[in-house]
Amino acid sequence: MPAVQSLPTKSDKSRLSSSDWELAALDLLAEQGVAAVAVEPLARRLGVTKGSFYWHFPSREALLKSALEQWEKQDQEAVFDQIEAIVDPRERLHALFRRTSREIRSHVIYSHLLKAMDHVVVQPLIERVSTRRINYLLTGYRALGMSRRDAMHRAHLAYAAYVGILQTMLQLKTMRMNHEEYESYVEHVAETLIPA
Amino acid sequence: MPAVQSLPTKSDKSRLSSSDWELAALDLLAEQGVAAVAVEPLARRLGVTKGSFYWHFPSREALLKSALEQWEKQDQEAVFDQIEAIVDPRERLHALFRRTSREIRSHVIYSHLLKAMDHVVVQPLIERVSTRRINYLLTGYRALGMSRRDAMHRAHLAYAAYVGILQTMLQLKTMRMNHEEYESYVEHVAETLIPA
DNA sequence: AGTTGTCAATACGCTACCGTATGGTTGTAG
DNA sequence: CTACAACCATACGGTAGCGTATTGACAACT
Repeated sequence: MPAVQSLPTKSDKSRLSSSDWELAALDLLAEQGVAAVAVEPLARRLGVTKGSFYWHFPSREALLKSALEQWEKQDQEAVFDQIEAIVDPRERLHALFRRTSREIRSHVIYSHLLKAMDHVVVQPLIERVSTRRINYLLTGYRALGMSRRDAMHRAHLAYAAYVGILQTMLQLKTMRMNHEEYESYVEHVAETLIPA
Repeated sequence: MPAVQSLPTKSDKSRLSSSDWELAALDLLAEQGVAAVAVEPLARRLGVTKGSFYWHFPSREALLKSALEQWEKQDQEAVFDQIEAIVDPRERLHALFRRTSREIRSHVIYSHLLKAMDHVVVQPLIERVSTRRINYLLTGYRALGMSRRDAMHRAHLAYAAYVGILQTMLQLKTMRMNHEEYESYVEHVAETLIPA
């Protein structure tokens, strides 16, 4: 009978690198959350045994850390680097809202990370990312002429809204929208959170 | 030597009811999240063994379900029933925001539930609660004269902000505020999300 | 005092995971 | 073509939890 090997997600080039493990980890993370990133399931998915894993990484946590650092880099480039060019502050904020609303995979992962904020590896990461994003928003609002205090509050609010939209949108049937509804919703959010 | 029994949270009346288990479950849930609501840890905390548990409940899931139904009831009364009396719609929304910002334990639990939305027992509950709350907001915004479309969007936004504030506020050092900062933040949120 | 119902302890088997130890395979450089 | 390093399999021991089966303790009736 033919080989029963059919599941492996990645191309079966018969030898794996630590990067392969990281990518697979991010896949699993996006699909099922932090807790699902476990050594043995991952090995099964890659068509090997954990004997392989522990050659590349000293522990599960080490993998998680590496994988998340990967994600952090990619995510950085994905949104922020692309709108730095825009000079008009209102336009830049608006572009930020819009672009953010389109990123899919990266935000699915972020959503899962938010749900695992108590985890030792996840917590400092989220702390870093949040700080960056809030500061980015803060700068934007200050550039619009808001007071330090108001800009800070608004940045926190916008960030909270972002987090909340992620959590609800991705999982609540109640909030499922079709494409055009969603577009107009994003517009509404932008108009509400960016002062006239 | 004296007895080593020192940990039990609840009063040691030497026999437990299923209600005791539910309360203890909610305590643990509030402290450490859904995953931590496990039979054996719970038994340890109550100073008994799981032999007791399986007399009261057929399974862990059954306990979770009962406990959450408890919570749902209490939560219902805690906020919504208290502001139904207010007639002016703007005042009512404002009161909703303010009251919500003061509830502690119930929201800590809700926050943990949001993080476990994929769980079979949690999901339908969150679905119910979310629907109720969004509809409540929707009604409020409609009463303020907003169009159906705008009111819907604003309700979703307000709810998302609520969810996001929970998640971030409770866990991010970045967002820790002292009391007066927090108060003024809540005011900012209300002013931003309740139209003039 | 004996019976019954309620609650609890003990002991067990099962699953899923982490991490280690050890030896086997394979690619590739000399 | 051989030697070494890189990679992987197998087998093992350990932890933590779920759920079951059986027996024990005790209180309330009768």
